[in-house]
Amino acid sequence: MPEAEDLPDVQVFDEIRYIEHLVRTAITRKLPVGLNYPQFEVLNLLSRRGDGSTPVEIAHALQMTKSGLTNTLQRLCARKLVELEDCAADRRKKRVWLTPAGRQAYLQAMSNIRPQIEKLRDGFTAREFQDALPFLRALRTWLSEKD
Amino acid sequence: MPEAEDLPDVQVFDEIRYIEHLVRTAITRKLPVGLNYPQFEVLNLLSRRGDGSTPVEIAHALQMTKSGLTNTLQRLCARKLVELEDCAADRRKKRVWLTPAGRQAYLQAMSNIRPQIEKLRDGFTAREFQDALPFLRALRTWLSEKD
DNA sequence: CGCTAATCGTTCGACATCGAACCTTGACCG
DNA sequence: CGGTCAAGGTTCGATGTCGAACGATTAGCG
Repeated sequence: MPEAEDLPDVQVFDEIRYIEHLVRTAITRKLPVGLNYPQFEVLNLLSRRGDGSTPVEIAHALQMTKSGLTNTLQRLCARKLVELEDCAADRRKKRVWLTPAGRQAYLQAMSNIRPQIEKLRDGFTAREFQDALPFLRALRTWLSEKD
Repeated sequence: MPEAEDLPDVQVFDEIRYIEHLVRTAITRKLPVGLNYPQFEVLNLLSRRGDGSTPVEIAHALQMTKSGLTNTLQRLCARKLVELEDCAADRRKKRVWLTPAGRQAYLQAMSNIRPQIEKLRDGFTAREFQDALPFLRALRTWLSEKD
């Protein structure tokens, strides 16, 4: 009888858990002092998707809870890397903006991380990643529907 | 110019992060009261790989730090789900054993989770998981070597 | 209009997680 | 031997993470 470890689906999820952990710790190690992984994730999102998002939007995009994001935003705010603005149109909402220092910190972090990404692209082709995408997307979609 | 989000490698890592999170929360929700996700992970490992392992072995297998595992083992111990035994051969080490209650709790958790796994196996074939494995394994190996 | 429900963000308490420092014990080697 | 170093576990402090409850605001609808 096959051990559970031998089942392909279990192995896939084990690999995914492992990869997620490796990436998180690799990025964490490269971050400039005073910037944490979740803080970097927020800066990353704001830089790329454009700032002015609301906390719930950010939390959803990063799979964080509202309360978790409140915590991270408070720390980013304390370091003057982001600013929160009360939304005039809907006074329940706030909008999050990067400060110049926030953009600077993000660029600094990215320039620390970029060499690793370059090395990764030497080890694997864009095609390999593309070929892996459809299954991963299908799996993610299925799992989030069965939520 | 392509947004960073469009790069296939970035998308793959995003999907992986997302899937890991979905699986963790899905399992967490099915766990019997009083059993946490990390506790379940430890019971799962002990049940499948056999007990008698040492804490460092377990921590390494689950990508936990020694101190994190100490915490989890203390809680499992307090609930009498595992027992720690001082290793006679090497008195620095301890060995972790499942108690009957621990095996019982694990079986209970698994029977809560099994229906989800069955549904997953209706949605995807074993072949699809097998086909995804080589790339994921290569990626995990590459990342852990560049550690 | 006015009631009810939903949304947004915060607070709080419990627990997870990490890294660094520490103690004990064993291994290595001169 | 004996000294030094490595390995196994624990503790501690800081932070992350979650869920539940809350106050404020808005939307929906009779």
